[in-house]
Amino acid sequence: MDRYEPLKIEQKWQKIWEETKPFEAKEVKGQPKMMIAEMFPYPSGAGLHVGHVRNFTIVDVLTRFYEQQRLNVMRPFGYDTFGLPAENYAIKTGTAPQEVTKTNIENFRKQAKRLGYAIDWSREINTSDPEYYKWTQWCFLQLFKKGLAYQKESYQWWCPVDQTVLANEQVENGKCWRCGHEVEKKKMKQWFFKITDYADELLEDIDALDWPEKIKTMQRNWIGRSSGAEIEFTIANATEVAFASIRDNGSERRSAARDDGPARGGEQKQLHGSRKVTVFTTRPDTIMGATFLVLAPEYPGLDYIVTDDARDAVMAYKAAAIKKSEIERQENKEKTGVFTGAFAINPATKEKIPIWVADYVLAGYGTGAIMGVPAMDDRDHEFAEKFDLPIVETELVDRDQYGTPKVTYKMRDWLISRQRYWGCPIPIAYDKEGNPHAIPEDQLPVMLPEIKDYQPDESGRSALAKAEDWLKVKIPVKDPKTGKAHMEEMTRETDTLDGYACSSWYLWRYASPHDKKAAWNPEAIRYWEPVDIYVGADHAVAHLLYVRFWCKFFADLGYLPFREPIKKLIYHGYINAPDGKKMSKSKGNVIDPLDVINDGYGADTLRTYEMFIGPVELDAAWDPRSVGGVYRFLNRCYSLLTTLESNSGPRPAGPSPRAAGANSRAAALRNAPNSDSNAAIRNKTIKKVTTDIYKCQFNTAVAALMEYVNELYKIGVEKEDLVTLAKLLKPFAPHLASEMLEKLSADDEWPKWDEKYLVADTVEVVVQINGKLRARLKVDVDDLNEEKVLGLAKAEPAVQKHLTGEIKKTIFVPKARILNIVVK
RNA sequence: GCCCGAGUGGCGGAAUUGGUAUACGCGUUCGACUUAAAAUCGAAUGGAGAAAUCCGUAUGGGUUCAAGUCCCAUCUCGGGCACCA
Repeated sequence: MDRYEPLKIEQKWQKIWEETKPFEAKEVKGQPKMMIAEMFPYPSGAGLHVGHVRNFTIVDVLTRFYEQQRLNVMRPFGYDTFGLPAENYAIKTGTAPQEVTKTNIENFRKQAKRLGYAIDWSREINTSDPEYYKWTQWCFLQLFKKGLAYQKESYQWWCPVDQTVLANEQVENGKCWRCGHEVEKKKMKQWFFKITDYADELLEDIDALDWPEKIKTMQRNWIGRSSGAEIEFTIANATEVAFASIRDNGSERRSAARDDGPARGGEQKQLHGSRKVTVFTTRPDTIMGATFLVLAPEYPGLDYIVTDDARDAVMAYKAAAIKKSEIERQENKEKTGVFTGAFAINPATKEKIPIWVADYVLAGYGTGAIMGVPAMDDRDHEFAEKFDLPIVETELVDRDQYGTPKVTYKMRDWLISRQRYWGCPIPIAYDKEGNPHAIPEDQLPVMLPEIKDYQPDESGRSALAKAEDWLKVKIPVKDPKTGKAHMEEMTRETDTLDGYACSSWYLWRYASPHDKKAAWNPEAIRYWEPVDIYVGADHAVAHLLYVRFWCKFFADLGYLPFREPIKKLIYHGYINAPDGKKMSKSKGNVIDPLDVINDGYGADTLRTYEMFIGPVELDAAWDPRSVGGVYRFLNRCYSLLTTLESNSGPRPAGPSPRAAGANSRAAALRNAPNSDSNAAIRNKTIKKVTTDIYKCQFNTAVAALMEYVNELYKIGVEKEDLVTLAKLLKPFAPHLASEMLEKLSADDEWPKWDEKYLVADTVEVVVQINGKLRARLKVDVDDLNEEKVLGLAKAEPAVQKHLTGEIKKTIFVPKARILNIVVK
């Protein structure tokens, strides 16, 4: 009899869930499981935003949907806490990131609970918790032991503002993904994960994934496999001086430069110090048309190839190219370049062709050198035109005649060291010679020391470099001669791991989040994983590629019994401000989800609205008035409950009593419930909502529920209707639905529909003449055949009117309930 | 530049995959209740027309008994990649 008061109902049920912990998942042998997770959030100081709510609610709808079908569902939660915002805040205010993180997590947890999510809070994880990052370090060591974590000196993206290197995946349009500043190139020794070892498998396995095509395409493009050939060109007239320089200091310079080139599976060719230049091409058959070679400015052997006459010009060009920002390179695509003075022999034509240096050739791809075939390739053509190089028509030759087949990838190895404090310390120490040694597993975790000054030092190292006591560590080392171990003092690595490393294995930690003996428990993994449904709105290549890589790696080590970590991926759109623009603090157009709840709408309205806002995969603009529409809908659901309650007693006679909700009751009771029509709409709704949720079409599922309620207002409501409505509503509005089910003394098991109720006695058949709608006929199901329907149609005046000519033919489609009469 | 995806009322969006275009929601209008307002309930709502009817899914063509859906061309807007040889 009371009003719908969402805040009261929600508080009641949240308290019940807090106390009874109904969402804690336990392994039950034999019961089918379902693991559903969102991409865990970075808990910012601003708290939950409407995007989080969309993300978490999709997960929650699915969680409850499968739980109501009595699957064993696990819906864990965690926080991705390492990263720059907390550290920058620490630099500015001196507050320890540990403190800020703790506060932010508490706030996030509190807010998530106000949304009524069916989270298993016993599985909460946090990547900056030493109990967690201990195992991140363990993962690193496994990669290190297998040679898949290695150091290499090369030119890297460097953000001068954040003072750290960045992975390729973290550079967006030549700018830092975090602060938006233009990135620079800096030659540095850095740690990498050799993701390229898995390039082929990562590519091939994409096909079988139940992921959005968009993401699959992006990953394929990112990996960027192309097959071609490597062809060796002999240098024709390298000067005596150049060869002398190789003899003089060749060995030293070679070893320094070895780390410089593009690394491919550790078997990188020595590209210089010989009289050869190796190029990569996808069109080895066009070699007859190769009239010049072009080297990247950073080409490792460039020093040895360039002639003395050309040296100054080439070195100046190289210096300028390296200094050029990525933005400049992108903006100015006009070809530039210089002649090295050197020539090579085209192995097919035996012609002497010039070797040039130009920045349109990229050092990191292929061999960093190409053959210029201006007759076939647009870029080479433009270059040849500009520098007046010969353009000759090519006749094609056999692909393998002059080269060896070779497959190349755009994807580079994953740069994982960061010159920052607030990250997972890399468990490595260096001996006096500077060789890296693994920190023994029994010394893990390598704890982040507490420090006072978070500012990175000027040398480009993290603030950890200033923690002098922490830097020193004793590591057992085996003497190669005696075989005996002794403790040796070493210096710790001061770089920390890219945050993506921490999130590359967290999905497995969920299976046994408190395990002290292992990163994940094999039994728990076997039961719960891989993740059945993963929901997110970001990280199409980076994170989603890295988890796949680690999965394959740990599967190879025997730690995981599957090679793909995520079966189904739901990639949803963003929620924008009412003006259609991105929400941002500076624009002042941010909608705070907690405000929506506290304004009186409640969490159920917020959740249901965000599911109703549009198709999951699309961006949507927030519409405050539509929120009101959803609230009205939930209100109507609640009113039906009070209708039924008053209906079970003596039916009020005479004029409606003057009480809140009196009008709605009167309306719903206007017609006596009719079992047949109620069963029909009820079963139709069950079918529609069930199939829509399976297809992740939440917006139309909510629409179907609204239709159902509208219909119940017209035809009257039965108890069975309300029970069904509450069950179907529960994934979206769990508090209200729980309240309804409690009042109805019903459980929440997902209802099944019976097809027999979906078949009506009479159906409407549409009559078209030449494809134009002319009449609607009520036809008995038994008469649903062409002859009968045509007879009925001909009797219809509206049809007769248009049956002017001779009937050429008729088409009757019983399934679509259409009769089309074709008239001459 | 290349590769995808999408263009449907005043707005967000539906449409069993070739079969009744505009479900559901918002907005708007009218009515009921009310001293009044809000809330609630009911009705109407693509355009033109008094009506019959005609026109309507970005534009132009095509296939088909039948096209929002398929094909060709054009335009517009999103997204991804961007000198990857």
